Amino acid sequence: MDYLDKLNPQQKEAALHTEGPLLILAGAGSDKTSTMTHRIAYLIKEKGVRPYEILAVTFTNKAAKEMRDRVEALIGGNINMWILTFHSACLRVLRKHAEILGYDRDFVVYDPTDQKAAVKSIVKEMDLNDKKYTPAYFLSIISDCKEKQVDPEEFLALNGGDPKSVLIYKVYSAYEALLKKNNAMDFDDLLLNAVRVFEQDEAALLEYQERFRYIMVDEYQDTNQIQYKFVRMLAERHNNICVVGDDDQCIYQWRGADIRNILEFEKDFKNAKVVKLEQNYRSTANILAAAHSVIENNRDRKDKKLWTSAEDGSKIAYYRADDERDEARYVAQEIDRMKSSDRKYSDFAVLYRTNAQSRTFEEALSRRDIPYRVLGGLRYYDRKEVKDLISYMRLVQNPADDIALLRVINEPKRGVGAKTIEKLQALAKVRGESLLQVLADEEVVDSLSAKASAGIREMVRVITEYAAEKDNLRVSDIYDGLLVKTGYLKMLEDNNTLEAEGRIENLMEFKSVIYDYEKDDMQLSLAEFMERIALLAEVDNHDENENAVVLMTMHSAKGLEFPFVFLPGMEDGLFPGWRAFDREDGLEEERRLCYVGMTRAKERLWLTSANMRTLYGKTDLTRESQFLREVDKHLIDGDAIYEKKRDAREMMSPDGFSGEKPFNPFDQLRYAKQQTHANVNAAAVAAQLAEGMRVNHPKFGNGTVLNVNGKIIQVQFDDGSVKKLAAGMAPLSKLD
DNA sequence: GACATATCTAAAGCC
DNA sequence: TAGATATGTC
Repeated sequence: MDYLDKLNPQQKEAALHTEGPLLILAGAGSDKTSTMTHRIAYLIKEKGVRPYEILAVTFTNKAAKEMRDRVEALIGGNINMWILTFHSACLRVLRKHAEILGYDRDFVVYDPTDQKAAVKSIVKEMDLNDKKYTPAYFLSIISDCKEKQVDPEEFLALNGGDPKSVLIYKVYSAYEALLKKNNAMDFDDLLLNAVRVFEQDEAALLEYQERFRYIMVDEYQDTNQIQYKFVRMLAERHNNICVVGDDDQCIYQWRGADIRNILEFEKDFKNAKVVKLEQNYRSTANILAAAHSVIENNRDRKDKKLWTSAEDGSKIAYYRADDERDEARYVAQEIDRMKSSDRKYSDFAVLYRTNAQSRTFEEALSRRDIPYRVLGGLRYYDRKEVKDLISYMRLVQNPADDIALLRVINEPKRGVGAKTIEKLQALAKVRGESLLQVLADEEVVDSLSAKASAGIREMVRVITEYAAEKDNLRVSDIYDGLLVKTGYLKMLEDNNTLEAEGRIENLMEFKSVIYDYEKDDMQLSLAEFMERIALLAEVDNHDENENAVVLMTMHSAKGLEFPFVFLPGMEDGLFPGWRAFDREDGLEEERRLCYVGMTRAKERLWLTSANMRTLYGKTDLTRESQFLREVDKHLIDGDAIYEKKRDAREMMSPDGFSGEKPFNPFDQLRYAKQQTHANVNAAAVAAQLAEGMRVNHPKFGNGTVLNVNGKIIQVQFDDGSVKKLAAGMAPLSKLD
């Protein structure tokens, strides 16, 4: 048992407590992964538990892989154990049991792009061209419902029969029908349907309940309702459930994470033991203290305080820049200054609040020839050409996939436009067939234009040919064949632009990805390959060995650590963002994000802000972030700069707005949000305007307010037009 | 049906 | 400001 000696007493206590519910409150940098992996090793080595009987779920592939690697290192050799993400665990269940839900065994997984395309086609068919209702709008509601296990009918019942909910109901149920028809599930479905299987098939549930004698859940603070239910159902029989998390690092509530899951674990699971891991092995004492001085402003926290035996270290650096370019310049300069022979560029990270901030840093870094890497933004697999080829492969695997077909039917150009597609869809609907089936009908193809019919015929031939042979061919062969025979490669080659060249390169890179997979698994089937890439994510792409400064959002940095960390944009309105005030405890979530950002740093931490910032084409004076003001002043180095810039700041009113209370309703909303730090109803802003008032709109010109009804302001403009404008959004200003 | 031009809108993103 | 999408023109 000497491998356990590396653990501190609390970690050891957690690792040795195997029976019954266990909550491990693992503060930032407390080396929870060691604790978990040792616990697994202990179960296997000392308690005689078979790896097969243990389930460990994580949120990211990366976390799952790391855990597996470390367990295998402790045990020695490969282990047959479910260390999986929530989604892949559910996928495994569904591959075996999806039939009872009426799904085909080889259903496909739709990613957000496919979801959008699906909703778009529904919206189009329903003839909804109200701009208010975008596919994204419906999808966020649908996703919300699925996380709470609310089906379309329940949604309707819950929301009454107002026209809006009826509309959402219609789209939601059409979306569900479409997925089912295409034999597809979206990410939310994976969880939802796994739970459904458990609910509807007692034998299936029992099979997994019996099997998984021990269950572990990582990042428990980020679980949502349906994930909670999944875990809870599985744990019911043996009740040996161990969850690890940190309520201070819950930063995904906006995406459905339910912080109550961790706060109320002890209520949910009777006789739960709680172990707190409070020793931090990552950061210097100063960094830890600074992070703590911020997070302690949150209410509703589990009581814990991190400590470290590390030295104080340097103070936190603070720089108030003139503008965002000066800010980026400073960061690049500091990286140059700190970079020495024993430091790699990959020791530095710039963690910002929004992806839009990355550009100025990219510019500043390349000016100094500092290598960098931007994470986030477009996923590799989201690039158009890669997605197109994936769509072809999906069609080969699942000919019923209309969404995939629609994506590539005119890529390369086959002379098939919107009108033709409409016709085909209508026909498919009448016949109850998939689009590909319709296109296989000679009569239908003949009725198309000469160009279209030739192109379509060839496309259908290629796809069906590969579909028939898919089990005899290697994935890379299928890929190569599709690339050439669909004419896709030729299209790019003929294009002869730099852009097309880049796309061809990406497609070659994708091929080497396929080769890599085949190297690991000689028997890799198309279905397996599609499955693996469907569940990949961008952070999984982060390569710690690449010698480059890392640029990413604070969100994606969770779970990572760097010797040197920069947190730019410490300004009210940017961080915390204005939207933080839309939600009840939005500000607290932002503060947790700040805490996550600060605790990524091992040795040194820089905070910066800009006195003036251009966002969305508008330049504004800024005010330092309230989080900055919350940091213990004596932990901050940089007073000189702080003092120097103070004059400029004091030219403004203390709330960040120069002059009087603003008249522009949008600024009033921001102003009010600042004043109260509470959720301010846009109606309150509208109330500032009254009937008869003269107003100006930058686009529509001057006009007179006709009436104010809740959040809607009706204005008659001087050109005679009458427009309804939403308070808080309309750039109206009052005229004297 | 393809391409050019106008218009709109704006966080975070795990799987 | 910039990108994505809607609309208009040939």
